[in-house]
Amino acid sequence: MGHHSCCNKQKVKRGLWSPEEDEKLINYVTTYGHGCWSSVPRLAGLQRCGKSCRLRWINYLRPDLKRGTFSPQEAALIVELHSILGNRWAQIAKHLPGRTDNEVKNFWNSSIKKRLASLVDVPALASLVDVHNSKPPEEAADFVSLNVNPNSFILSDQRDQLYLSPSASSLLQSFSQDTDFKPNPSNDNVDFIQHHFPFAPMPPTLSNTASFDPSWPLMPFVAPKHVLDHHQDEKDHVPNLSNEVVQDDKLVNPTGAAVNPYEYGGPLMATQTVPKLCEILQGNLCNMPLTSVSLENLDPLVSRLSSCFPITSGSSYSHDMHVAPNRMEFVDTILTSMPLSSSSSSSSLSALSSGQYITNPTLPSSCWDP
DNA sequence: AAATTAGGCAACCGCGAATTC
DNA sequence: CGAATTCGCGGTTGCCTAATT
Repeated sequence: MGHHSCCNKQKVKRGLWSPEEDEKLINYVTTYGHGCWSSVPRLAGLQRCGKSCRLRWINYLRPDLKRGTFSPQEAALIVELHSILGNRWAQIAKHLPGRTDNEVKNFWNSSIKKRLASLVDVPALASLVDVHNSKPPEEAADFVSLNVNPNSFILSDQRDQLYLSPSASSLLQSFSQDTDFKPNPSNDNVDFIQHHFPFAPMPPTLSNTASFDPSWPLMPFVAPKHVLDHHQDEKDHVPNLSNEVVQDDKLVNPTGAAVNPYEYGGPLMATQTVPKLCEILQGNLCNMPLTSVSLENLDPLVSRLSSCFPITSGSSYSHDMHVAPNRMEFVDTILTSMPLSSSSSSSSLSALSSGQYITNPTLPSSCWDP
């Protein structure tokens, strides 16, 4: 294995950097800029290869690095971005001011991945099914990449809103409860919510563009049978639900019978809405269990949302009132509202074009048993 | 107290893309 | 246009330290 061309000519030091070396590099780059990295070590008086200098500067010596523990909000954001972008750490890091790709990658591999693993119901994962498209598991598996957060659920026709996936919300909860994560005194939960999410929580969306995730227990609205009866066509998987919905804690198939979404291979005729980030944070603010199976625990939030946006027959909600056109823009909205944020991501929108279809039932199937 | 294991993280490696010659 | 060089990225390694045995 050859070394980089700039490293071949002379003996170069490797391994950890000494404070003296750091000082030389800092002095040189802050004075002259790095220019061509391959010439930096010679000009800065360092026995390193240019590549090593570049890495040291980018990952450690740059003055605009934040360093320190990741906040729960950053962690949740990383999970959400990872669900969209996969292992494109550099792209993810661009959305986290002061964080490097290496830092984000290390954080993911050492911390987030384990937390997610503990949150994921492995048997349910094994039966991944793209319920929205009624793909058989083996076909649905085409949409699943190990490099992608398996808890994400993005539907091609439902990218007009950003929702925090169940895993991300669980993770946010997990980090929030972790005493190692000390909230920024100027940025505690209440301030954070009020500052970044001044708009009211959204009600569940009752149109055919609603997010659809059978693993999400928060808003289990199921179409009444007479609505389902109008959608016998198997291709019409997500009926254009009228606002005549009933609350229930079960999914039903076209015959009206309760189904286990982890086993059901046919077209699901009910939708559930996934709360958006602001809703989840609102829930967090209220100390609500975010992914609890028990509907009793969730009722207060449901009624809270319902009181804000009464779900009445004939009413509908405009997406335009509250949300950015798609997930990445919403992420950017969050970021640009964050203090010290200077991110921009016009190019990130293209990441959505690949369309990742993934579902991850994170709940034990027992909660769906009739 | 010593040895072993695990976790976190800085740094390295190799490859592909972009740029320069 | 093609070769050489440089840059940037993701995957991986290996060191250091803390926790555990």
